[in-house]
Amino acid sequence: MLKKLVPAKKKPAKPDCKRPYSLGARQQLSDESKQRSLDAARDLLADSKADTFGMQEVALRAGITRQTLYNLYGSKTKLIEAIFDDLARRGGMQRMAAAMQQRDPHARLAAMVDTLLEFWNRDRDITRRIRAMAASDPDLRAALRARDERRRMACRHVVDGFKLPGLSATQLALQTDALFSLTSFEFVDMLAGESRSTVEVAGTVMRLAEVIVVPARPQNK
Amino acid sequence: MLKKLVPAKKKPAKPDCKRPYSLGARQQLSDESKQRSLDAARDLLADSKADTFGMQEVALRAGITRQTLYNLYGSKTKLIEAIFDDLARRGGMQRMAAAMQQRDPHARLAAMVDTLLEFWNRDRDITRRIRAMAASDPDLRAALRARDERRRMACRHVVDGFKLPGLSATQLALQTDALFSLTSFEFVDMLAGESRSTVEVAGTVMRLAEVIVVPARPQNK
DNA sequence: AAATTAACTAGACATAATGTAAAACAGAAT
DNA sequence: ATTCTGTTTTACATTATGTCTAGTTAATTT
Repeated sequence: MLKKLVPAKKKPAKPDCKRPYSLGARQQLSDESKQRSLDAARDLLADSKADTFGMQEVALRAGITRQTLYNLYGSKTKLIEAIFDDLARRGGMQRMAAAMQQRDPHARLAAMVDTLLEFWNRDRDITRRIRAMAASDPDLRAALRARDERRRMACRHVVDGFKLPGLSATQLALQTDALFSLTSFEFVDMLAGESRSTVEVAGTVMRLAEVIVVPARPQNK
Repeated sequence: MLKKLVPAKKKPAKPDCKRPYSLGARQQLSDESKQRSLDAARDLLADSKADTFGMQEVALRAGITRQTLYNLYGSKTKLIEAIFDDLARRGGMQRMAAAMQQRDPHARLAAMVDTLLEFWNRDRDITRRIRAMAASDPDLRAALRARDERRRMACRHVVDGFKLPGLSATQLALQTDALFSLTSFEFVDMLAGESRSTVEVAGTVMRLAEVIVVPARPQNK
């Protein structure tokens, strides 16, 4: 990782600018290259026998140069961020908004868990590799953390749906964090193991989540 | 990461061996260097403002050369493995054997959870960084996986303690994996968050673990 | 059709990391 | 004193990311 010693100017500020120039069809070509490199990068991440994820290799597969790749996405980190957001878009994460609007707390919880588990299960290997890379990349880690924080807000909203008057703030926070941990990629991925069925995983997560979220009541043993 | 093109010989097999040489005081010095570099590496990992963990830096802090470090531990991966095992030794993981010999299943579960949580809680930052590094280091990943497998055996043993006749093999495996996931560093670390008390964490994990391990009985809603 | 503009290419370069190799050096045992 | 061994010094190889620059190409404007 190399850091810029000086912020410098972002753009050379148009050296001459004599004549206006609105790129029309060229923008399309550029966008195509951008999409193609995104696909190539995803393919490379999904390729189990490709143990390294390098810009050179991505560029090669996309049919462009490494430098063009740097022009399109500013850095490796930003490219990975783009992949992740693309995955979220394809993985149906927009269902999350609808899930949060469920009135019944159990239904809301179930919808959230369902949405998340489907997302985690789809492109599981890629997600795992991306999160692995975040371990040694502070910027990427921050980007993933920001997205995870949205999930934490959702968990908070679910917990609120079950709230009873007597609960303290620290207990609410504990419930939220527990639900957050139970629905994390790491936990779900570990629970799924090599080849466990998604219904078994979902059932287990739901069962644990309800234990967390339903307030402890005095029970007769 | 550089791969050996040829396995070569591990040791030059004593080129001449004319005269026996039992290094007495020098062995001590060497061992001291080894211990000192281990401590230095642990310190470096614990140093929150040191964002990179390089052999150069470790050697510098230990007062030896980078090459000597390579002589002592063969590679960066092996050095990290040594740190991890040292942590386990200091973290009281030997209590695990006693925990497994508890007769009462609930006591056995409680002893395992207690042992693990104390271990995870101690040197939490270092453990997190080591596991993060394992993400981009196949050898280290394999080493940690082997140690985690021992934990899985323990989980299996706990699950067996609760076993009822009617349970299928797949259900046993699911219980084991769920307990394994609940007691993983990743889950516990996430649940602990920034500054949650260990008793809250332990209580939550125990509650979830018992839900998993106690066979589902027909319940009157 | 000619001039202009911006993206793309190709190649070199800087930096930093792991890991290897060989020769010189210094301490310890016989 | 000689020999053995671990340490040091120095150098080299490899592989990443990221930058820079000059040249090329193709679309757009006049």
